[in-house]
Amino acid sequence: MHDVKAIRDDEARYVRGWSSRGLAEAEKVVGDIVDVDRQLRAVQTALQAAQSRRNDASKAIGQAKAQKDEERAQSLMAEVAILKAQMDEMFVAEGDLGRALKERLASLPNLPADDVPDGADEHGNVEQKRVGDPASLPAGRLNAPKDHVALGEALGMMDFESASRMSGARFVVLKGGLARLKRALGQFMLDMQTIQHGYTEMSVPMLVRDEALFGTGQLPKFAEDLFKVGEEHWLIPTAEVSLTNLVREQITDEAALPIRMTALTPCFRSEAGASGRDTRGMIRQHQFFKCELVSVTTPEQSDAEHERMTRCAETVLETLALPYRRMLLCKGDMGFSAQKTFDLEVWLPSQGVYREISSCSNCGDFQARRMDARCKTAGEKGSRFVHTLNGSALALGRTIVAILENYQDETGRIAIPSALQPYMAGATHIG
RNA sequence: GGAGAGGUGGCUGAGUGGUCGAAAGCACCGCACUCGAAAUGCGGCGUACCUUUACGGGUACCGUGGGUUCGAAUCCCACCCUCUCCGCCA
Repeated sequence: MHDVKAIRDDEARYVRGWSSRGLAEAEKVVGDIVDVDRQLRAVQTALQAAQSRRNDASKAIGQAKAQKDEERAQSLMAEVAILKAQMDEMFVAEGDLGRALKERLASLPNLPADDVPDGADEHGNVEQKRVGDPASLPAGRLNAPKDHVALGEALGMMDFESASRMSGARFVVLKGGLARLKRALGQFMLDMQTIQHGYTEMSVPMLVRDEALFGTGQLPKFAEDLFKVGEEHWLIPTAEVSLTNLVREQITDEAALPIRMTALTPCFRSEAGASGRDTRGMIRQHQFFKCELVSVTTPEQSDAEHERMTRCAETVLETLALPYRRMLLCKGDMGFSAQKTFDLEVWLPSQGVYREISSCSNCGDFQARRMDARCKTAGEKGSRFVHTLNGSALALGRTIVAILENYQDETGRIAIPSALQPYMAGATHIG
């Protein structure tokens, strides 16, 4: 959500920002917003003047009645009756214009930060660094490393058929060692973020209402990506929704910032726009677990926090010795609410490519405005919007994929990364 | 799911149609008193928006959204939330 005053003050900045994100006719969109805003304020001013007169008259009526001056009361009431007709019109106009303005503002994405590179799609993303050497892992010695589906099914621990019989496509059943691996990864990731990185573990609702999803930016534009449950609830597509909304409609003491929270939750996505993509395997599922990080900061802190959060996610990959690279997303490839995003991509030897496994975004005050989340210094006057950040550390399904593929040997046996062995009752291998 | 009670400013809490944005107390800030502090006294102390060069002026907000009325914290309707009891349930 955008501050209409800021748009009014610097139209060019918004035209630039939105067109760089691929919005057609940004100039027209901005001009339209400014125009609606101007009309709205004109109506407001006129309406408020009329209300002021009505309030004065109503007081005078009260006094006249108290003094038994019925004649004067009647003449005042006649005056107000005329005024009311005008006010009704203005009131309707104010409501219409206000809604029109909000609708426009709510459907426009965040502006990219200044240091975000230009680009229309993922080809414009900029690689920032590569960490880890794929050749150093067991799969690095193989000529034709298998993909995770082949590995998992050969182990008898990954069953897409059973899942599809009960739930359809994009679900999986894990069994035995792989089911345990999923659980181990969740524990491992939560422990790392809470014990080493100072995040507070949270257990949060997985069903939320419209307002929460509006706050983080999934609604109103992306309803088709979500699952709706019953009349008024949605399944969360990420714990970002539940964690970030913890500060909605709150004024947080700045001394308490930054707030760092983590939660391990299932995530539910309809993948409506992805039909045909990643249909094989566990890469793109309707349901997957994710260890999510959310930070709430002051405006001054968010840039440094973004780097810190990304490092907290990278540390998970480094501790599992999984090779990855960090990408700075270009303007055209960022999500709706982000002003700057780093993606972490993990090496998948079967495909010989890096695939997204984490996304860490600084949303600035974009989400805070949508959910009215403020902060203030105790004792000082005035509040301002907090900044919110979120990152995956990590998505469990894709981590399983990466471990299977990178830690396979020629027999299809999977070595367990040493950091994970304590969480696997000391086992060194699966299979 | 059924029955009942209730949602007022940072907190407690008065207020059932006419200077109510809202008494009072607590908390907080300033001043006075004091060497200093406590106590006491005096004053201040919500948010958002519109408007104004500025000083200021105005509008809205008493859970949310509608309605009645010249006028609503107060009356009516719907919804949300909290609490108590009953039923059901992991």
